[in-house]
Amino acid sequence: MIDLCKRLHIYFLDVYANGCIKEEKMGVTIKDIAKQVGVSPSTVSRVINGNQLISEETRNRIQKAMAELNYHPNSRARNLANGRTNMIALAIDADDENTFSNNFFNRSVYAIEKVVQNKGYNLLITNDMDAAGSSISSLVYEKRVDGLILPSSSVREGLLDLLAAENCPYVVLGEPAIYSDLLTWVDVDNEKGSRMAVAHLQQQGYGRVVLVVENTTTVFSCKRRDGYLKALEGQQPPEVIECGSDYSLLRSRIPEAVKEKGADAFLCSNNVIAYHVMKALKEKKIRIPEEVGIITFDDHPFAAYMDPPLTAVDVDTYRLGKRAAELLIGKIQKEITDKRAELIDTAVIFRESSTKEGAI
Amino acid sequence: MIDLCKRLHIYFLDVYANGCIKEEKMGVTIKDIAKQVGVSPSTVSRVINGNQLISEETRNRIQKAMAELNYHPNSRARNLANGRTNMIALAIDADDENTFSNNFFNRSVYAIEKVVQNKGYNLLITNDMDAAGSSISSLVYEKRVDGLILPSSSVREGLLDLLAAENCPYVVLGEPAIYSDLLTWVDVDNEKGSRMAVAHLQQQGYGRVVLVVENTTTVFSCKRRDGYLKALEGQQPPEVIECGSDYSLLRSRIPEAVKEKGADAFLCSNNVIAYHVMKALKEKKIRIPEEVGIITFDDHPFAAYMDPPLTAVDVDTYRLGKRAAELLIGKIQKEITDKRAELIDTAVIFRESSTKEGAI
DNA sequence: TTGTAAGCGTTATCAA
DNA sequence: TTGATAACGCTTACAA
Repeated sequence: MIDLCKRLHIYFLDVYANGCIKEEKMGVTIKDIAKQVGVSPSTVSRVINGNQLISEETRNRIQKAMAELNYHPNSRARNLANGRTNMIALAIDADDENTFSNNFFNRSVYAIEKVVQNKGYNLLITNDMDAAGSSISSLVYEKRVDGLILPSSSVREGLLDLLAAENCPYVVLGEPAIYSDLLTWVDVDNEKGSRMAVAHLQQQGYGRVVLVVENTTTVFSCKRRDGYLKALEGQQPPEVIECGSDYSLLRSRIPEAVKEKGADAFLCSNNVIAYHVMKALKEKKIRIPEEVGIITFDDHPFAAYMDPPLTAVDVDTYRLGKRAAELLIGKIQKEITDKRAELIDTAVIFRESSTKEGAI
Repeated sequence: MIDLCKRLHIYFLDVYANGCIKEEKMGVTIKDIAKQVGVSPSTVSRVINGNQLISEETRNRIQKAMAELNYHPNSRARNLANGRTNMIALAIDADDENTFSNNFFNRSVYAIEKVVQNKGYNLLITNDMDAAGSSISSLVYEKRVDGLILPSSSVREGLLDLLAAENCPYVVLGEPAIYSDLLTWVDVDNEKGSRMAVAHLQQQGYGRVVLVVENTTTVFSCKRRDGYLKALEGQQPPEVIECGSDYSLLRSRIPEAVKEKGADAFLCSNNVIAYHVMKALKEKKIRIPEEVGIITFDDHPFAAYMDPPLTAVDVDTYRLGKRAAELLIGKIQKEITDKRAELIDTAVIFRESSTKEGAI
């Protein structure tokens, strides 16, 4: 104990080149525990790592000493010694604060953090846009992480080569536009979501469903369109409105679709589109849901607060994040060695905007 | 080079006690660079760390070799050697996925990540609720992080003692309920926000402003109430409605306030409260904003999509996160040694719900 | 079941 | 301006 106390002073070292100062109170180390108990450091290490080849008695004495001296293994030393970090990184592709705060991000991250923590890992978050991809590569090159969760937008040849060369496990969140048959990824079942939405509207008695999407250039919007087309096969001619990103042309195109094409229901690709569709209809005094029904992708927290409350295709982003994390950890621990592609189920959350007949 | 090539095979080691497998391709190390250039490892280390005591020529040769061999310093070894991790942790107190996805979180995290990355750190996110505080303490005990950003809800005596004992710098996000005069924290200026809101409503011609809050037990809601009271001093008797968390009683209390107390404006503590206030008024055919004005705290992405669009007190959560990160890094690098308390400015975002006279 | 000793890849002290 | 060398605190093959 005297030996230990001697070490409990604070000492200062020089200022680093980068302006940092190193000032660290000496902590209790594995040697202190070993000395205290009268065993060797390797024996202590064995109990830290749950090695079974140890006598019950020694283990108990060591554990008692660790608790008494408030010993905690130094992760920096462990990382170096065993070539791991117990850290996984989630890369985000947010070019502004709003992209960062989309719904997908929130619930998925919550799930990812939970899984990861449960399995003894920590979660690092990096914005891929900040540094044009270099943030991811330096994490890998410098061996700061054991694995990666990447947004599909980060999937590019250069990065994949790097990850392969560095032997870094990863999982893609969202079906990537390229190499999608070679990689492990998890995505929402957008196609099925569209089919469920159309089925729901038809079941409610709407006969002519129009799809409203921003564009059909991304993988997920194509899948949504495909599902829509498939659901309509042999029932009604499809009608897709691509509104671009400013939504202002919905003001005319939505009422037009109702009057000229007999549309009586809209499947909207996101909540803001749904809002603009609703607004355009209200302006023309077209009643929702009596005359026209609306359903939207994504159950945004505010869908329930729209007037009328919006029926939504709920994409289970919690599940999405959970599976991504589980697959990644499976790969890190070599329990999963093949590629995997998983689609997460959707569900319809039924609210007033699509209640043609009677109350919900 | 031959020496280097020899190392480029993959070799397997045993399965670890915890089920992990160690399989690592030997990377290029500082020794390889040293050998290649014909200098000692310490010289290479000096150029890595930007040490100036090095001849221009040697530096160039070393940098060239590092680029050629695609060398990247191993962070695990650096962390051990210099007692740092270049990692800062952000603790969240989310007990469900919804708390996790509040607005505050999103924009603040975006800002924190940006600052941190800029200063050469990485951001770790941990949910304090998952493990009842133990996630934070193990991060600190095991020396995984150089500093912490804590939610005010995590401020408790035990944790503060630990942080002091371990000499771990931290900044609190949100004014803590205890020790607020001893700690470094950053918060939105809630009191000023209320004052601005009242001033705005009065300026618009509303004469009798009512405050609607969930409760007055948290620091931030007290500040909002204090600001409200202060703004009203000598002008009108204050009227505070505490609605609890299910909001259903607003349905009767809001119209009551209008009819019996002559209320003609409501300052709501969040968007959902504002929604319920609006709904209660609409039910009684009380017109917004002609008869009654509404303003809410927090410019939630959907405030603009309410009917009518909601005027909001914008709390600059981007700034909040930015300052928290900057203060923390200042502390880590010993540029800041005293305690600090900072309030972030608010602003009113003017929309229809408070436009008593004329258009916006 | 335990101990010895080498190694993980850097950084830092001290001497040259 | 550079090089030897000893840390940093842990893990693990190998020997006992």
